[in-house]
Amino acid sequence: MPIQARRERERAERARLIVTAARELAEAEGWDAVTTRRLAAEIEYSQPVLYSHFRGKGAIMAAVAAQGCADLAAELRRARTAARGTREALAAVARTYTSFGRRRPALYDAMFTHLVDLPFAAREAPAPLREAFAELLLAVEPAAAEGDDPGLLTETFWAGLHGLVTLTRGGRLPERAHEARLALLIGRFAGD
Amino acid sequence: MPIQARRERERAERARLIVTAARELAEAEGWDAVTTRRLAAEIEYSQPVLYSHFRGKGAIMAAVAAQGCADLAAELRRARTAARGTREALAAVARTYTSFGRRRPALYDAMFTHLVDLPFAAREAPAPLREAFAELLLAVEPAAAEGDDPGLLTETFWAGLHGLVTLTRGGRLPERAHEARLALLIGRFAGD
DNA sequence: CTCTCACGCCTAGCAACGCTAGAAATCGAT
DNA sequence: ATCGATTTCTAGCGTTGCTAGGCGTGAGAG
Repeated sequence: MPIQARRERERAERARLIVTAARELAEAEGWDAVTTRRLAAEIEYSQPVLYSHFRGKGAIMAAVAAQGCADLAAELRRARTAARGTREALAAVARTYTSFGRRRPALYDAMFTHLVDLPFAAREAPAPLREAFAELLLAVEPAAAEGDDPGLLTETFWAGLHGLVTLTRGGRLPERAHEARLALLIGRFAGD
Repeated sequence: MPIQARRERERAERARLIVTAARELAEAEGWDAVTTRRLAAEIEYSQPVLYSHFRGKGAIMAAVAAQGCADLAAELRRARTAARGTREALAAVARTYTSFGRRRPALYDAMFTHLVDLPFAAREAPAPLREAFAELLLAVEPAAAEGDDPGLLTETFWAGLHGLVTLTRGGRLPERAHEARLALLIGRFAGD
């Protein structure tokens, strides 16, 4: 039955279409503009079609978030492997991370602030997310002191980056001195 | 005209009633449960009354956030003044901050994640917010190195705390090792 | 080639949301 | 007691996420 295979292929294609439409719409006009009606119009289908692919709007955002994690992981990897020394790699990764968060705010929000539908801290976290974290770890680990747990240290460093991104973009911290704050954070984690 | 004075007093009282009702409802059931209808029922008035006091739901959340900042500032002050040395004060303030964020998540969200109606980074930031930041600054400043800008250092430390709070509560970081991560962060900012 | 049946899609609608207009009621002043 | 203004409520608008039920299309059997 090759015909059913074609159907499934078309379905998968349409699911991808939904996710990319949601991402593009969110990045262009913010998540508030991503309504089920608007999204349905964008993909040129009716609303209920969305629900035959995803449980609801939250699930669509989760899919977008997963894709975003893959993007972030790729960017981090590129930055890390292009850097020379330990401290340079840490700085490059940190700069790339905050740049990502400020360059693509809607995507970042879906990944790290809005959503809860994705199992993050658990073992069964989605692969792209684990990859992104692994990239951070690879950059932080060489800079760790003797007694420090690299995993915990990475999580703490991540928290610092995340805090800088969200507080700055939410208007809690002035954009101006972002670079200075970032340098300060890197300095505190570079292990002298 | 003492009668007009009484009216204004009653109005102010009702405004306070609205804010505390919103805060309590949010802390009990989350901000999703805080609808204008529900809130109106809670204060035993009709919906439009809310709009005679506040521009909209966002303004109510802003008022709750301002009150939350005052609460946080008070807690931080207590923790800081009760501590002995420089490092102890920093640790006490940090512990109090994350405790606040995890103990009162709805309030914390209104203050630092959801809202944008409040001018934060600007000069005309609300007084309670400036007080809370000032408390952080008083704890961080003594631990600063020679060349570091205390203000920027405090903002960076704040970002670390904020990241720990939000990532942990959003399920991105496991609750388990929170204390260890916090200790790690404090250690990186205690200036040895 | 035709009939049948099942699957997939769309139209229509539900409850709830934030917010607002205009009627109704209340209360002080004359 | 009546007027006038202020306050409050009823009712409703447009939009949201989501769902039920009918309709059309197209694959498979004879």
